[in-house]
Amino acid sequence: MSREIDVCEQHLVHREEVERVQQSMPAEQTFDDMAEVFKILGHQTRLKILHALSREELCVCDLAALLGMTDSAVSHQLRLLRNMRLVRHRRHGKLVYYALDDQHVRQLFEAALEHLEE
Amino acid sequence: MSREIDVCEQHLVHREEVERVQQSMPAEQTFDDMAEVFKILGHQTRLKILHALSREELCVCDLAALLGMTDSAVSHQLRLLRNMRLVRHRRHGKLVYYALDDQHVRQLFEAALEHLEE
DNA sequence: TTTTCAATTGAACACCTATTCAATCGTTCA
DNA sequence: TGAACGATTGAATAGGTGTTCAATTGAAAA
Repeated sequence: MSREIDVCEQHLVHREEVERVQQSMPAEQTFDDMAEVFKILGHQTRLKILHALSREELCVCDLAALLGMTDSAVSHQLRLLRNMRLVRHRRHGKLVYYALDDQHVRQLFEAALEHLEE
Repeated sequence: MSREIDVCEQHLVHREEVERVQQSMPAEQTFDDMAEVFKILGHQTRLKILHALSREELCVCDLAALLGMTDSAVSHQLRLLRNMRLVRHRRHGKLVYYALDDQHVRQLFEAALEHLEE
């Protein structure tokens, strides 16, 4: 909870600027949460899953076939995406269908692509 | 919703949907590049650096003092951010000043924050 | 019931990554 | 010059992560 960053102990050149920045810094928890989201997006497999699910609702074995991976590997990744509330799932018989659960994912995709096109 | 008519050829239930998705999939390289960007953003230290630099142009020791880290650790992270062209740097005497080099970073920040606020 | 199939889970292993530490580089100033 | 200082780099280590494999669960068919 403590947001106290000890500036005094260390050498620093621009005291005024650093203190100004320090006061504008969001809480530690905010950075943690943001980092978690980006960490989840920072992997090819999960990006492919998210892209696929942005097109079609698919079951686990479909995704596995699409990505050329085992069901297990895909399922492990889907769990991470579920925990982050990026995808939702529903069971229908033996199959479990996954779908995108967040419209912000598309924004994040687009912003990342725009950055790459420079 | 998707129909479950198609017979499993190998290990795939919805052939039609999967093929449709498959044709919409960007190149492998695109996913690699996007994952790299998100990977870079998926760490507290780098997010803090980017936030700080979105406020002020700062030198390495300022950032180190702000974050309570060694110059070396910060410098290592700045190199990653430089490679991704997320920050730029200029030398002025003994000091090296870093600044944000991409307006899309702010978009990515905001999209991530919006996702968290749900 | 038992069998079958899709999906999930846990453990293990290999790979990757962030920080530390020591050495070095580049610039300024005595 | 060379001493001082900010910054960078490389190697090493500790901690984290993704996939595999085997075992298990849940649902439907035999």
